[in-house]
Amino acid sequence: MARTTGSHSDITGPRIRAAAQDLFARHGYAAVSMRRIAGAVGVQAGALYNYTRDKQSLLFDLMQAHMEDLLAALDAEPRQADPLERLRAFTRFHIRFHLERQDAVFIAYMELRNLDPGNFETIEALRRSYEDRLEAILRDGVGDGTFTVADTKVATLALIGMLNGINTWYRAEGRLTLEQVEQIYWDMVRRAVAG
Amino acid sequence: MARTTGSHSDITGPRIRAAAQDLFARHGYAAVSMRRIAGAVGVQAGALYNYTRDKQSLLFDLMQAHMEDLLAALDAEPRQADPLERLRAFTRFHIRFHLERQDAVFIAYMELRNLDPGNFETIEALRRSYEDRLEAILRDGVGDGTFTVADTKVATLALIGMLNGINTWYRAEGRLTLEQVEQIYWDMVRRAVAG
DNA sequence: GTCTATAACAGGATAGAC
DNA sequence: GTCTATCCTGTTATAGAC
Repeated sequence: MARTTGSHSDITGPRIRAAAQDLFARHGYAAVSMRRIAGAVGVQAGALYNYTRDKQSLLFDLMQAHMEDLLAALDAEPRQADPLERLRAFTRFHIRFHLERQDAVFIAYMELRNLDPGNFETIEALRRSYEDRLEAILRDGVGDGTFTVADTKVATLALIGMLNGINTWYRAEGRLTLEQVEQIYWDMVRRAVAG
Repeated sequence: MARTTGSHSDITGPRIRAAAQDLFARHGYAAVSMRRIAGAVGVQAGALYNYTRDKQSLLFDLMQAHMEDLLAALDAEPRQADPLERLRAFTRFHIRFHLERQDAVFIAYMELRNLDPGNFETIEALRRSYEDRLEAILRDGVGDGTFTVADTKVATLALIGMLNGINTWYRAEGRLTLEQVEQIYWDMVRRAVAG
């Protein structure tokens, strides 16, 4: 739909971010031009610069917002004491959150190398912060004998790698329901670190 | 070192592929120009077209060669009968092969979306073929009671995801030796599918 | 806030000389 | 087989009109 001149500051900004997220996820940051993003929104390329300083900021803002959403949502989960229950809750949370935001997750991983160095450091710090949440669960569980793992840092990365893989193959219309996937992965996570 | 006019067909081809692999892995296919690849090799951009039809073929040939190497190397491994030993051998093979080829592995995963549709199908078929090798091990082990997994296809993808994650963090000069990493991951793989 | 127009430059690929 | 030169297209970002 063609757009004519007018004022839409309150909706154009979000639409630009949504279009950029969709296009970056599908084709990659470097392969998507500002003109193409503008076209998807229905404005001319020059108008984008009312909302973002440049293309790099557009990418960084998407990634930062995603990582901050992730940490905020995790911290908003109910607290529990038992390490096994905390691990179960983390597993379930991770799967759901990531499957609900496939585009943002994909970008946050694939486009790290297209971030300017300072921006890269910011995103990496947020990622480490998320990993630390899981490692704390494992460490507590090792302390009370719930878990047996040789190295909590490596186990953390192994579990996150396993869970992240779901995003590469799961489709809502596929053979398995979300609940079935959660159950299968929880079984494997639990056994992988079992005491 | 500057190059002058001359004939070097037997070494320039491999050098182009090596430079492209390095640059694609570091910056991404879309972000690397033919001029930059040529610069890394020490020739002018036009000379590249004596060795590759176009940029897309350069990417595809790298990915296809990597996947075919992977399958050939796996099939060259000693055969064993016991499912647990076969899974152990697969785990060890996967870790070693992938850590020895970090650039090729990274490209084979990250640049799938930059392949033309026909090329994409070819690479995907090779990838599925590799996954099928692991699934066959799990299925045999479920059959004789060695393993207990609810869904061999999902378990295959979960294990490969877990193992692939190593490439994102392992560094030869880091805290752990390759042998230690292999041991830790084998422990987790074994327990995750234990009967 | 969006438009049109444009500056300034980089991209893939090819032609023809050597 | 490699070079230089070039075609043609596309890129980010900005300027000024409305």
